Amino acid sequence: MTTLASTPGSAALTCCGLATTPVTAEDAQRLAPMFKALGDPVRLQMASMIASRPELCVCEISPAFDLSSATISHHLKTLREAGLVDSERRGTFVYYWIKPDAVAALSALLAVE
Amino acid sequence: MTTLASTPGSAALTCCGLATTPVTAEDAQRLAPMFKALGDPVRLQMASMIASRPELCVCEISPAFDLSSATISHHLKTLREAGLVDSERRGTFVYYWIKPDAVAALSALLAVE
DNA sequence: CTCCTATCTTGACAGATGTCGAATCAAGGG
DNA sequence: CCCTTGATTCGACATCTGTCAAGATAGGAG
Repeated sequence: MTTLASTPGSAALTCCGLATTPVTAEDAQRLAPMFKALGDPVRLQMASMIASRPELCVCEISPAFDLSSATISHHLKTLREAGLVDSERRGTFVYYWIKPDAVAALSALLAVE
Repeated sequence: MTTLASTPGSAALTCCGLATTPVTAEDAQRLAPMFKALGDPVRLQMASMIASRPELCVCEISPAFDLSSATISHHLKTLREAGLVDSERRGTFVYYWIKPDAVAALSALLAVE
């Protein structure tokens, strides 16, 4: 698992190591939005919460933050649009899970060999 | 090298793995600004350029971007204030280098075990 | 000292972002 | 059906961000 480029639609996420070969402008353009999504304390914590479980209901995420449900939804949408998480509605509740490929791509970029 | 917390002033940067134990609000508050700094394509490419060499002169960074020197300076300042790079003036030129501890802290957070 | 070059700082501005309240949509339970 | 609860979307607003032109600094070279 965590083999890169295994999920359709998020293939070819990987790149060089940041410290080995400099990233191209195109790679930077493609990868920066993911870092940006993690660049807010609330979203970073959300992403971490989601990543630490197979999946997580919004109803379990919300109470961890002193924010309106609108804001919670907004941040989750940002994470989703960055390609870091995905979600599905099951009955009354909506569940989010991490996309390991995306996290692995960022991890690989930062990896210090 | 790249041993964590070896540089004074940037100690205790590390945290849990994002996927193992969820980060605390405090850790998120502390680490998010670094991700944010990498969340702009220009800065991500700059950071990568700087990281791929022992150090890099601003005069070598500028020509890689179609931006005013004011904007270049601004982005470098952002990276510096995020704790990702450091700089020093030597004569006419200013040199930037990566702070491996900071990158390692982010890498550790994203590491998928 | 004076000029030139490299870099940074300031001021300004359009556009993006984080936040909320209110309205809306989705799914069940009476 | 209507009502309740979970979640998203919409509209609005203050703040932050990326960018540039112009001015300020810092070191050499002459």
